[in-house]
Amino acid sequence: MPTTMAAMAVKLRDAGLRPTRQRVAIACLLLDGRHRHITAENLTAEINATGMHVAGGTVYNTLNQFTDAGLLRRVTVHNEYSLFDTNTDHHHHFYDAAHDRLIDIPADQVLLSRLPQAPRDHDITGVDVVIHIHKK
Amino acid sequence: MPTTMAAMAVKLRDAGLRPTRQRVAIACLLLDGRHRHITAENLTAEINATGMHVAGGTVYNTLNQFTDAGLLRRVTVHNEYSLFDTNTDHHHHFYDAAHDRLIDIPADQVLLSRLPQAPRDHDITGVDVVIHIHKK
DNA sequence: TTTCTAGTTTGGAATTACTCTAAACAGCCT
DNA sequence: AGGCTGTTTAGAGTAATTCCAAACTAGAAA
Repeated sequence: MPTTMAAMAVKLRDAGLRPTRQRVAIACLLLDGRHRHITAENLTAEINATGMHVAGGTVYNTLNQFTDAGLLRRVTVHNEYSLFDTNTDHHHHFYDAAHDRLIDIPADQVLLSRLPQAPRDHDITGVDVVIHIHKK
Repeated sequence: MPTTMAAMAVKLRDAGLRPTRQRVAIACLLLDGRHRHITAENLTAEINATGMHVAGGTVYNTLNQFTDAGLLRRVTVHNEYSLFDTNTDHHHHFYDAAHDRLIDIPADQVLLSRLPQAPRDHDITGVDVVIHIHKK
């Protein structure tokens, strides 16, 4: 799909990232509009499956750069490894620790009707709601 | 404070933990009713400051055991290292990533007036709200 | 098109937070 | 006191991630 690759190159450039081969390849896998949760390990496996090789460090760099550029969102539910969400819209998560499974919750299904005031001289930059669940 | 030590021994026993010297010492530092956020490193330094030595592994074990016993609460805001909250009551947190600083929010200052239904066959075991803040 | 340069990738070493292990030790019941 | 069992210890081991210096490349300029 050359069109997709070109589109991804544009998307990266718009985000202030030079569209290198590696970044375009990763963008094609992750930024195609589908909502997914990925780990560095996970992504590396997918890249390998396409026959292309990308160094481990580059995978981590790219995930971080995409996140900084707002193309991905980092989700923090545990501290074993990082999870990245290809859905950058405002939404929340269910987290099932027993199966290390993450499920999106559309923003309108959680209503925060009262929020505290941010400490003096601080702005609220984001509200993460993680609902922990467990199989009955 | 012998009374405090004895009280801590009782508290540990009630929690199903054998009150060893190390655990009582850590309990005296952490479970005195004050609300604090600590890390393993942080706690180790405090123990050393008292002149007592506790092995690194024991610090980690103890923090995990206290958490499992409900004496501490693990707070997940990033995945660099674990944070433990001596306040186990239901409440939420501000998190200032720039200074890696955590601030408690009383439960009644956050009103969740709509929650999604848990996935089939699952119960909600907890709701964590983390409000990310940044200095203006 | 070739050249140049700043930004990027690479593989491996380094770091960090944490867990595991086997041997020494200490509660606690009798 | 004796002994069983759970705990602590120091150090080795592990896993995710970052760091590093050398090789490479995208894009601008000649």
